[in-house]
Amino acid sequence: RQMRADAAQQADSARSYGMQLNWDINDPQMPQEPVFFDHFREWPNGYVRFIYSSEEKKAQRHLSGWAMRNTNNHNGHILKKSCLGVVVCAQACTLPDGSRLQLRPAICDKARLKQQKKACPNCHSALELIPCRGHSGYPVTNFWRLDGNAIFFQAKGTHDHPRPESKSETEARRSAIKRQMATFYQPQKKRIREPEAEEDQDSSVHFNIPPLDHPEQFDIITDTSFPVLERPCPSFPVSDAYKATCDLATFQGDKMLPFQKYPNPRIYLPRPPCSYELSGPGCINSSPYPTLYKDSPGIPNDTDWLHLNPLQYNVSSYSSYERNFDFTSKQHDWKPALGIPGLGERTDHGQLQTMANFPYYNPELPLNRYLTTAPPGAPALQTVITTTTTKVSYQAYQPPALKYSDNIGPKALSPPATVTRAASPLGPLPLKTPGDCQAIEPTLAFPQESASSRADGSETWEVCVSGLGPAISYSDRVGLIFSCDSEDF
DNA sequence: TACTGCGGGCCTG
DNA sequence: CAGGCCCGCAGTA
Repeated sequence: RQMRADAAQQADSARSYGMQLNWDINDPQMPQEPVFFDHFREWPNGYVRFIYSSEEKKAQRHLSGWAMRNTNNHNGHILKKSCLGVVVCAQACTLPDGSRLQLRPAICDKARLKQQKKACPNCHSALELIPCRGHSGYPVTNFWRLDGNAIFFQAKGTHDHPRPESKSETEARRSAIKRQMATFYQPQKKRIREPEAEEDQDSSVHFNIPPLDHPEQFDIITDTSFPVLERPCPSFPVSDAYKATCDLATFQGDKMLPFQKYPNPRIYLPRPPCSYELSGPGCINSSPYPTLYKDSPGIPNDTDWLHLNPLQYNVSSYSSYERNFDFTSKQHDWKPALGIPGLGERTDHGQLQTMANFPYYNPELPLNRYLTTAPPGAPALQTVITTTTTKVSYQAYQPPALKYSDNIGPKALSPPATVTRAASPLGPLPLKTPGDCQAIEPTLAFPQESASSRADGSETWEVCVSGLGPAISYSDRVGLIFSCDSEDF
């Protein structure tokens, strides 16, 4: 499957019209009258260039799955945006399905600070913002330039962090929640009386599956849809238990997992099924109203926290050992990096460089973050960004962590039923990251491909969880990563 | 309330 | 001077 995905990516990249032409966002003259346009890429990664039609709505809005914030480049003709990274649980707790919390950093500084003061909806520990340092230690930057009938897009840098929840997913989730809130009571009563009758309706409501009214949507679907296929639970039948949970959770605010949240209906149509992952066998939340919110008044209203509701299980018990495989989800984003090189990209920025840098970036992030032990509510962004310039040798720090591969064992063995469930069905595979299918794939592949992958420069990170002693270590295999992001390249 | 784009301004290399 | 970043403002949803 990976092979296929990889091939698909390459093919996709090859089809990138923008990469076939020689241009730079700063060129005085852009290619005139482009004849072809690229389909919109929600998760561009690497040093890529695309040319979208000026009619492309998403391009017009300069949208991106990554949390990009406007950056002033003092050039009114070129819009520059820099990546904010991703917000994760400081304890790197594992969600019931084995995935990690990967929230979308709020774009607004103020909102982001507020966001970071909140606790992990899953384990209540602090949240942490992993800054993006994919561009020579600085955040990946995206440039947009409208020229004639084309919108030129250029990305610089390879994200060295997991994908955050996409904007579309966030919006879909929020809107779904609102809807649920509005209809919760009524539906509940009916459901009790006629559960079956409500099924379809519920599904549509929860997943907010809209009709594909726009062809272009397929592009995205393709991108993110992979995850569905890769996921352990796609095929898992929606159980009544789930629905019930879902409803309840929804009522609370949101029940989607951070990763599985359901995507924008339009965009991720295929994914909805994944939302069930958590609620699957393992997620049978015995208690829809988890203790998560007990001491968090007001949280229910915050859609950002709703993700975990479905999870409603008590994570605390096994959170400790789970730390071992923390960041596994990160891998999902790596693939893009790999795919980048060789895509016909101009060598100006050096794709090879990207590859070479990988080891450096990945490891570094975690280290700085944890070593600095930034306080939960600390201005992570600023702090981190400031630190980004400081090159830390992660190699030097060797916490008592296990290699990722080693961790797999423990994980599969000890985890609570929920966790086990997630991992067991498909065997070693299981850890999927919601954002994208590729996410977990790597994990699986890891053990198997460790030999080869390592050889190709994969790195092993050793991260020390702040204040926890335990370290998180995982080796990120650049090579593995490709399962799902065809869109990126 | 948050997202988004704009642009002034500061700092650093 | 370029690049990165902060900040406030304004329009929008």
